[in-house]
Amino acid sequence: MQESGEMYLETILVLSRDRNDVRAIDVGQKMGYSKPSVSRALAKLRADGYLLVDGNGYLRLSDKGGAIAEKIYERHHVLSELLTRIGVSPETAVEDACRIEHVISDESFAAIKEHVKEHS
Amino acid sequence: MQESGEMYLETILVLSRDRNDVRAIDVGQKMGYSKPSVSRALAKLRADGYLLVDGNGYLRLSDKGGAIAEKIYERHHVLSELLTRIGVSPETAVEDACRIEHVISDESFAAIKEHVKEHS
DNA sequence: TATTATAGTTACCCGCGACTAACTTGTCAA
DNA sequence: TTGACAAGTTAGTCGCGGGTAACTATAATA
Repeated sequence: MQESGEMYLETILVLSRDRNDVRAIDVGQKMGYSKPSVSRALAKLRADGYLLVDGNGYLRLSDKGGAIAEKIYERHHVLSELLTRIGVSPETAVEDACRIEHVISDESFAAIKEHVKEHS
Repeated sequence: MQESGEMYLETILVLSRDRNDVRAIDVGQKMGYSKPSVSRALAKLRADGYLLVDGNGYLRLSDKGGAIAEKIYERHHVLSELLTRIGVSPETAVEDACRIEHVISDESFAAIKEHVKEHS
């Protein structure tokens, strides 16, 4: 799983919380990508078993796709919480969390999560 | 400046602290890259004014190249310090610092640096 | 001196992940 | 019924940053 794929899965998860039905076009709009880019990326996610697409083009995360999306989303939440807590502006905190969430190890994230929980 | 270029500059800085003379081959060995990859990357850094190469093939960072290398190296140091402090193993802390150092904003890093200083 | 090893470069290839242009398909309204 | 719009796909391009193979040039050595 590449950083790019994680970002698509996370975006689908977030969109699924607002709207009932999420399509490729919504994902592209949210991420600022063109239709063909989204089409190919989603085709790969589907081929690799992370994503299910029904006959009407509506997207649904598979179990393993959902697990990754939730994992990344939790990282996003905890990291931006940590950054804002030490004085970073909300916009910057979100932007940085969005990049760090894909590159940090499980071990470091667990330590950060614990640290944030202790000091809450 | 891409993440890749920053990594080359940082590596040259670190090598310069040990040995007197640093050549392309040393950079490749340290980073685990092939000679041609290093050759092309360094040629680009030189063309963009980040790196100086003398007649004997010895590398020296320019002012702006050195500034970037120092900046990234400081981030590396502070980030790995932070991670180890909250319980992350030294090896993982260094690996994660190595990735985060390239993607974090100036604002967030300044806040982290301040936080680490306060709690030392 | 001739040979060999080392450093660097050139040429070409690959995967990733964006892009545009153009096509298909399906739906909805004039 | 037809025309237009919206969603998705296919085909082909690009930059980035790795790779190998093969060449050049310089230096050390038999």
